[in-house]
Amino acid sequence: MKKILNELNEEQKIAAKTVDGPLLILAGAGSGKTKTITTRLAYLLSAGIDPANTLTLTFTNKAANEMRERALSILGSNISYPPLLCTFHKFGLLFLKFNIDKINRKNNFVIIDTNDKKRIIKNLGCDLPISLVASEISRYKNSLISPEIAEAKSIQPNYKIIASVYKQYEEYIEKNNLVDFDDLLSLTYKILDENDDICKQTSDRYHYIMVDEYQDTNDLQYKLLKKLCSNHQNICVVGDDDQSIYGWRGANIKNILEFPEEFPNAKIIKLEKNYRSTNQILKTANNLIEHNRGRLGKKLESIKGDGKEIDFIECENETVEANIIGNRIKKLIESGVKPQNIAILYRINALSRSIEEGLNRTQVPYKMVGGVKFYERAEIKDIISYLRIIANPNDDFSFKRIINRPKRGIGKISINKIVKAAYKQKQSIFQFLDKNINLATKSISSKKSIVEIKKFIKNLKKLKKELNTSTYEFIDLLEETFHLKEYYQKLPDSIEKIANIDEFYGLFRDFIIVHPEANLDDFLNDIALQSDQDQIDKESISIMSIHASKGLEFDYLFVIGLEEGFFPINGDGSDIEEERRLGYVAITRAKKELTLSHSNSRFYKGRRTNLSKSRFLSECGICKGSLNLEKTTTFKKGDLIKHKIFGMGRVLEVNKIKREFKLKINFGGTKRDILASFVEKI
DNA sequence: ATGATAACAGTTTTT
DNA sequence: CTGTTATCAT
Repeated sequence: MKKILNELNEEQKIAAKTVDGPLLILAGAGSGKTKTITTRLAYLLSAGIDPANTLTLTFTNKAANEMRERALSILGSNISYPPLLCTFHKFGLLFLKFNIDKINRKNNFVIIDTNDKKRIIKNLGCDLPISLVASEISRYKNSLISPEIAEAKSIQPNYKIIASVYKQYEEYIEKNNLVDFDDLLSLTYKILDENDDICKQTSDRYHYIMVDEYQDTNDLQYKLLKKLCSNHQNICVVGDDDQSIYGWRGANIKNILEFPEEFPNAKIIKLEKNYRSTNQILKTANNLIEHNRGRLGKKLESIKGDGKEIDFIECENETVEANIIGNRIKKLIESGVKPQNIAILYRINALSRSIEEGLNRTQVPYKMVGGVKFYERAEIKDIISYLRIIANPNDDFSFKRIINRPKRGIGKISINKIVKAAYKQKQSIFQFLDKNINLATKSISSKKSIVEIKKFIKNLKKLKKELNTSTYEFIDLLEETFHLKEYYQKLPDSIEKIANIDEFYGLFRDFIIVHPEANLDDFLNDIALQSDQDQIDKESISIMSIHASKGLEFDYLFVIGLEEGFFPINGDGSDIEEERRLGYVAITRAKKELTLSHSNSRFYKGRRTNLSKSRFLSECGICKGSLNLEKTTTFKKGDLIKHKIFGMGRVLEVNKIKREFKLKINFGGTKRDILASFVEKI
């Protein structure tokens, strides 16, 4: 048992050995967090705790898989039962599969993703921006606010509308037995809250709970955890308040800041020894984060020595910036540095373009991490919809997606007619088209389309039958029957789409091989919560957003776009302390060398904008006195002004150039750029 | 029903 | 400038 803890330092050891009661492990960046909690899990099990009594929750499948692997490798093969180690959402899914009947719903529900959700909201007919409505509904659900309460609470007319859309949305997804990502948690909470017996039983079952990335939990996840540990208080949370970067998505940094108050007698252990970066890098990170007020306080110290000084590049524009960085990286690679140890980070994805162009010019191979998710691609979702329909023909939601894919001559109007007619008969679309095809033909305009639909229904039934007989060849049969690849062949970007489809077919076959006795439902459930785990390519450097870089590390790191307005972003809905934490996350990804870059101007949203240096540069001690925040101007867009030569005009734009402000002014139709000091307000 | 053009909006996105 | 969506001919 002692052996298990051998590789840990003193603090880590104490953390791993503290088994009972609430425990907060404040794990700074690069402090061996994963090692500590996987060892702790291994220690628990080796101390005789039944693996069935443990629950370890993470945010990503990637983290869950990595931790499982590491914990099991410490233990070797001598465990009786695999410990439950999964994402919050997967836990919700498992719980609902057993318990959703308590709220009178069937457990063959289908999980929808954010795009599905938006499509439903759109079809409900609502003039407000869809993403606003979707995120507000999400907010309500995560605050356990029902549509009725939302309606009652709303004062503004727009919020009345949102509340009513929320109500219709809930009715729709219940009717279609759908479950969105938020429901996986909110319905789980609801059942635990309304059924004391189930709550007690569940809490008893999971007697030792661990939570990774605790700083990213939201209010609902906090409440859920409270329920889960209500019978024992054996909750160990691991996180770093300085790395809380998902506040805009509902994560509540208070959960970690106030853990000691919320869980009385909590033990707190700080892991401040950093095994990743040089002291120069950590000093920079510490300098920056010390400007934040809302934090528990922590100072990282390197075991690696001082290292190289931070490099700062100031560029005229983004093209120069990209060329300089491209050339530097090229030299690094030529000197023997492996491309997978180099990365470029940016605050907003829009900055990737100029960098990509620069890397192409300087012939540096790169891979963009993040971007469009594999399972969110239209072609993949179409095939998943086919599989869902075959698994459950009454899944109207999926049916609507593929009824005209490939094109069968069924447009929006026909679909609406069919849906209404089916609804009248109290049947699913599939049942309606199958059993009442004569009635259905009234909804479809052309003869050709009717023939197509008949064929479609026949084929779906054929495949459903086939499902019971053979599984492995099933995917080939799907392709032979519906010719999906043929359809995508004709569409733009066909090569990429076909490659994706082939990859998906491969994943299906792999799943069948790994789980020979699993059925189609198991596969669909498995992939519903899966996002692709971007592999870091050995042959290429990585470029990605700072958010996408969390948890990763690189020997040579470049952070670009250190400009006010770009990083930090300032304006509506931006939080300067969270921006600073993003800076902290970015800097602490670097192991050996860190380069920060600034561009004096950028081409963005179709126009060139002049930019001043990010305040973060001066805050972390890179670039002293770079900030002129005191220096402001009273001119604003729309002001009437007078110029000695050009006369009266109206301000169109205010731009900051070094220490002056340049105004774009409309003088009776002629636009001119003029320094602010040459005009007077009137 | 479908494909072409106009109008519009553009921070980050673990499930 | 780009990618997405609404609208309008065909």
